[in-house]
Amino acid sequence: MKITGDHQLIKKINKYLVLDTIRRQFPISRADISARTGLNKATVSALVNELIESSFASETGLGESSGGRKPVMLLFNERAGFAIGVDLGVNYMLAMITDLSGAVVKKKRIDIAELEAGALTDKLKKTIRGLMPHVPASPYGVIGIGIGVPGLVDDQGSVLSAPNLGWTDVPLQSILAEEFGVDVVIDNEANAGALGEKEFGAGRDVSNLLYISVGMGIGAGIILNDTLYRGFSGFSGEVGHMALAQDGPLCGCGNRGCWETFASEKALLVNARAAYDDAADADAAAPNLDTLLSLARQGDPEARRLFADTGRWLGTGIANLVNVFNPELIVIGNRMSLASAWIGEAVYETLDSRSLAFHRSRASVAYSQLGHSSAALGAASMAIQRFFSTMKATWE
Amino acid sequence: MKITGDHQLIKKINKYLVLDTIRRQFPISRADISARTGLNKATVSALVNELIESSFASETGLGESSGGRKPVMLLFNERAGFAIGVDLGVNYMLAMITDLSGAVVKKKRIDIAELEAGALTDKLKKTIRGLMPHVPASPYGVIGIGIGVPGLVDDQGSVLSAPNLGWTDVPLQSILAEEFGVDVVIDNEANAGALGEKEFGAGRDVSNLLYISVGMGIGAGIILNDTLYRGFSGFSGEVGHMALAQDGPLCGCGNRGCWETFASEKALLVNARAAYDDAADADAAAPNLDTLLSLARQGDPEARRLFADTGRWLGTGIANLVNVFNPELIVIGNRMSLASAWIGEAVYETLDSRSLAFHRSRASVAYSQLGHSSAALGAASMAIQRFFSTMKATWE
DNA sequence: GTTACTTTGTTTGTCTAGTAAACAAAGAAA
DNA sequence: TTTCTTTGTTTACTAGACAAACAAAGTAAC
Repeated sequence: MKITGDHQLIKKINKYLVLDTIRRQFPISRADISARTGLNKATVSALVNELIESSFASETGLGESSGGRKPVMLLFNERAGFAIGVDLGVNYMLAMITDLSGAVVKKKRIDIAELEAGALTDKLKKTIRGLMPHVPASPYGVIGIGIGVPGLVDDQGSVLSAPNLGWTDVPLQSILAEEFGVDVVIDNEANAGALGEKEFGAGRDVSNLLYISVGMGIGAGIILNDTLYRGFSGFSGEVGHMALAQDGPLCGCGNRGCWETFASEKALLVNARAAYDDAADADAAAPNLDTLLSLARQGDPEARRLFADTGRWLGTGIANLVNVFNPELIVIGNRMSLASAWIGEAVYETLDSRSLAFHRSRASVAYSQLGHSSAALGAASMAIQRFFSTMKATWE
Repeated sequence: MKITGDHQLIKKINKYLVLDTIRRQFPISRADISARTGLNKATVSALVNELIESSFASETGLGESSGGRKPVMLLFNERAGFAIGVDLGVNYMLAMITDLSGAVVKKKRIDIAELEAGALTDKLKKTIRGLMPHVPASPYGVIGIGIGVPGLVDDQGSVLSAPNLGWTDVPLQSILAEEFGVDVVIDNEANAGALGEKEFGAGRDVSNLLYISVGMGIGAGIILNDTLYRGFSGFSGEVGHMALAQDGPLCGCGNRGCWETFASEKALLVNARAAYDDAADADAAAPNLDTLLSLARQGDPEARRLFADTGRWLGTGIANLVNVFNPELIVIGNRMSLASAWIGEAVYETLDSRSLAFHRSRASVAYSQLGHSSAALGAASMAIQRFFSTMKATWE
């Protein structure tokens, strides 16, 4: 059945509008909400009172008068409930408790060795269970759990395929929902990161942005018209397998010339190994991203060159995406954003020379503002979004 | 000011819902509309009567009884107004009058030699003026004009850049709006084509589709969640300048390896010239698409090979787009769709081997169902959409 | 200090547009 | 015939937004 308009719909729209206004603009008075939204003062008063009753908002003291009666200032009650967000990486797991505004209450980072689905989901459960006692008392308690996973996730929250974890068909959503009895949202790690940056990071006030997650692989979270674009079956954003050359290195996907064989952390490490082998370096262990970063920081020309190469390839792929999407902002996230100082110029120059003039002049590039936390924050924010939208649906 | 819910909003939503239901499902009875939309019978009756009064719907005879009183069947009045759609090609101009359902009333195709902006806009005006007398009498008359242009169009309807026409900064929207005094919509030709196929062609009932316009250049119209995605500044879909090789042929945009240097009509003709020169063929004139098509039809192996090559390159680029967008459908349109018989297999095989398994199994490829008319029909449909949405806005 | 003007938030009454239920008209089936 | 269905209209009711009036609480001018 299609959506029809009835009185409840009006009220839902307006109540949500008022809540959203408080959430983004607090402290704010009833009169101000009325002015900003265009709703009648009486309507705003009634709705605000309902929101206070359901503990989403609260009154604080009086504000400054602007020549008349002092306004009663309203606050958004960020601590009416708490979300749990988890970024499931390939060699780590970052789990956090946030309040409804995305402020982190408690954070836990764990290294991962065993990737097998059963063992890892057990560890995930244990980690989440370990956080539970730290959730502060609140009217709504834990309102949901969001998980970002490095792989393809269907709309049922099943992980269909996560090559870097070796997972196939893991029904993570139902596993966790059963365990914890709250709403659970599972999504791709790049989608989570995109949402995190959009809500709390570099992408605030931007409606069309691409979040490029450059880790061992490359994925993208695509936000168009303020909403995550998930594709027909939920698998959009596999930009790492965009072919940039017809006869490049062999990729795990079976093809040659995929972007991630040139510009990912994995590609960087492969090139680094070759470079430092050639140089007959004394380095005993194979270099990893951290050692390369510190080498670059010390001015090592080989490391600098490796990063510049990576930057150029990143720029090349980003130029393609800019031409296709004409986004307002590109955010480079995940581990490679740590190297922004060494790849930045190369990215910018390549993008500048390879994208169309009209597009180039309007798209800007930024690096993750949330560092390691984008995906976990984004996952939490998915849970929060879900909570508010079911909340809105139950209002009458 | 944000959108607030008031009573008018409800009514607009519901009235439009009823109109849309009639438009897509007619002939239909009031009772059936009520059942399908979930609206109360009384509500439907009232809204239907208003629609009849404003001549968008009309009653026809009685329908078949299903065991009770016979229903009064309602029709959508497609001929309440007419739209004009124009596809401005590089060497032709196709203009048509359609009714509100997109049925073509009158069609006119003109060859173009002079591309200079002033001369061509004059010719465009003249063509449209020539169609006017053929618009049937109707309550709303000409409800709008839509134009598809091979270039970048901003949201004011100015053609910022159309390399193949040699245009820069032509304020086409205001020129035509002033001339004809009706709503004028200007958009990219690929966007128009995408909309045409979605409304009337291969893409009906599909929510996420890419229309790849393969002519002298390559562009894409991107429809996501049933709406045209235009990008941050309206320049999305420049897929022709996606780099597929780092050292390919030089492209007009200044780069190397752009998709359109491999898979466009222009690329095909360049390759053909080389091939037939090599073969010391007796062909006096340089081959064009039509001659190549008839050669292929006659079984000429060289022509067949040229088309297969084009098909492979098309498949390569489409695979990239499939990985990025995870669309439900790809429609190949514009001139190259004429060659579907000779490129089809190569496209399919390449796409199959180069896109990710999960995506491949869910995306299908089709060729323009509307032939030459997709862009003109799409342009008309833009005007119709605009008409209904302003209509909706003025309802109270 | 008094008076006049502002601003805030509530109260009251009105209006719009939806729904439910009853009903008349018209037909099908027993 | 009688009974049951189905359609579309009429009637009464209701939710919820809005406008306007008002009380409360301030500021500013004289």
